Amino acid sequence: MPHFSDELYRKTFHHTSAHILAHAVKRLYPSVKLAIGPAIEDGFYYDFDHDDTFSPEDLIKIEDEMQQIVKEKIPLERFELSRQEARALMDEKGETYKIELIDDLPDDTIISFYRQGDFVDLCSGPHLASTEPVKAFKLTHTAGAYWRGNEKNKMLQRIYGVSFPDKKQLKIYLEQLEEARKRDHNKLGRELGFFTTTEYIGQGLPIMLPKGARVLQQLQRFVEDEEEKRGYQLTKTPLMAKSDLYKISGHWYHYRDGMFILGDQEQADTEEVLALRPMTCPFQFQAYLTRTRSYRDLPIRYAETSTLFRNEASGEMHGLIRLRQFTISEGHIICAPEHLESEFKDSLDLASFMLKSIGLDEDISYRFSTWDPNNREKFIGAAEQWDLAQNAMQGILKDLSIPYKVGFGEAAFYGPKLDIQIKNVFGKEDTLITIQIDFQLAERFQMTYIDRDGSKQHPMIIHRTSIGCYERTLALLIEKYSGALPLWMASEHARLLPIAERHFDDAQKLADQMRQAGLRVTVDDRNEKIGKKIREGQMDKLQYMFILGDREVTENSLSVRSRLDGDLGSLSVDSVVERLKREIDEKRVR
RNA sequence: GCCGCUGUGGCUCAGAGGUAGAGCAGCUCACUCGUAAUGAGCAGGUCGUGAGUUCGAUUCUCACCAGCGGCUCCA
Repeated sequence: MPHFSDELYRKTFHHTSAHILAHAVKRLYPSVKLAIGPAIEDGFYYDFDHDDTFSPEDLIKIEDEMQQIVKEKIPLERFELSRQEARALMDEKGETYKIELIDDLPDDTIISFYRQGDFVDLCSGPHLASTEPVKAFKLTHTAGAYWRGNEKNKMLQRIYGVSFPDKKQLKIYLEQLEEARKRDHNKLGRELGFFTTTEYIGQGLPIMLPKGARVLQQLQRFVEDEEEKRGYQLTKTPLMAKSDLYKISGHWYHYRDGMFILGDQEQADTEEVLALRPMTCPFQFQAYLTRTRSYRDLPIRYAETSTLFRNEASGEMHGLIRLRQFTISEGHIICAPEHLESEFKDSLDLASFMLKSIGLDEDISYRFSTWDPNNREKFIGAAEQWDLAQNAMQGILKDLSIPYKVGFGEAAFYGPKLDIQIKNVFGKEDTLITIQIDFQLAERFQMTYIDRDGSKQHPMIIHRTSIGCYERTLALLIEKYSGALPLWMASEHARLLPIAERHFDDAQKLADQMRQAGLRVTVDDRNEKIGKKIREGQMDKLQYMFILGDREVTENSLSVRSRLDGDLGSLSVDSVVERLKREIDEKRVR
């Protein structure tokens, strides 16, 4: 008997669960048309074309029907049909979406179906032998989904579910989901006062509150200092530019939907208008173009903590993950072909160093995003240039033995990308870092350098980020550490908790002293019991709390409570300062 | 943008076709306290915004705004 921990078995299990879902829906709502219903990471979904909407009550009814189908222990039988027979069968059942799928199958495909009782579905399989093992499941939520993921097509109704061989595993899963909800940066980050949003400012435009802003400042300082050490030059470029600039770069034609164009939209094509920048590249290219460059000048590494604006669709914004305004650790390396490999590797090394320093180096994966030669609208440049860029990148990845999956057609419009992907607390994947090779834009901007032989050459460009987008990185940090960020980046290193009013002055003096030593220390001088101050400090996710009462004042000491190490007892003020400073300087993450 | 759900004082949430409650937070007072919530009192909301239905709506309808889950896209 295969085990649920086996990926293929699990997938099969989930896939059969999807069929059980569809079977139940067809029993309850015979007029519903079936679209697709695959297994996904933790479960399955099925897309239906249904005239009414599935309400939460409907989901309960469907679950009950699914229970019944499992109880009936219906066997699943595979059978194959010719294309014509398959079409006829689906036509008879009115399954128009299935017919479309059949018509799109390549000629040599074996067209298979699975029958479970009175339910038949086009499916390549494999499936469980019977509905019986699907003992525990839950329909978790519904969502709209376009047929074939294309917004021009009809929107279908998707039902998501999870399933397990027994109730205990389902219970554990649901509990884990509950735990994940508590870490959700969008909830926790607001609760803890990292950021907020207001309807008067708008979607995707967060206000970083003092706590969040301080963290971002620490990260930014760290990034900028490290980049300076690694030979980057800083630029500070405008947040907007004339449309002319974007016409040269190609953004005007390939990224326009994502741009905020100022002024009269109607006249934007004929009049000169300004647009907020969605990327920094063309701006830093202008910096390069200020003088004639020699091969001796290369590589030039420009870095900038760069605020960008992208007009995301209104339904797309999410917490600090997807924003309309965000700040990225941007950079462009303008180099000669012989530098490409080492500069790319250095960029990757810098990104890896950053992720390690903030503790996000685990749970990452690599994606090599290529162009799609059949979608020329989306990309600029000649096929040979793409091949050149992609081969270069692929060679480097192979050289570094970096395992990657391919994101076909997901390149930037000007070049292939290496994306470092990370999963959030709910297992959803997002891009944290991207490093891109660009053989196109230098030519468009007529960027050149004088080579050894006196000839003019176009440089190559690496677009890269070192720590990604600050807001998104913060979101992942909040989730990773449940809001208790590593000391070096925390907005509040420690809080002094005086026991009674007579200790307030001493606490303030001590806090001043510690601030002079470079620690971010506050004092809780409310007239509250020490138990309450500790409780609130704990809920604020403080790494350190210092308790100050008669004993400590006499001894010039502090009672230290560490979030990670517990009660450390009474320590001298000097040794406490020493301890925290060391932890900060070492940028300890845990 | 599209589909679905949601929107009550700073936060978490009750509530009902006849113009609203609780806990926490806040403020005041008392207590001056030793490792996860001291007690009492006070104050705070035109129930997201606008329009419609109705004798009357915060409760019903519609639109808009915002939040959540997805689709598509992406840092």
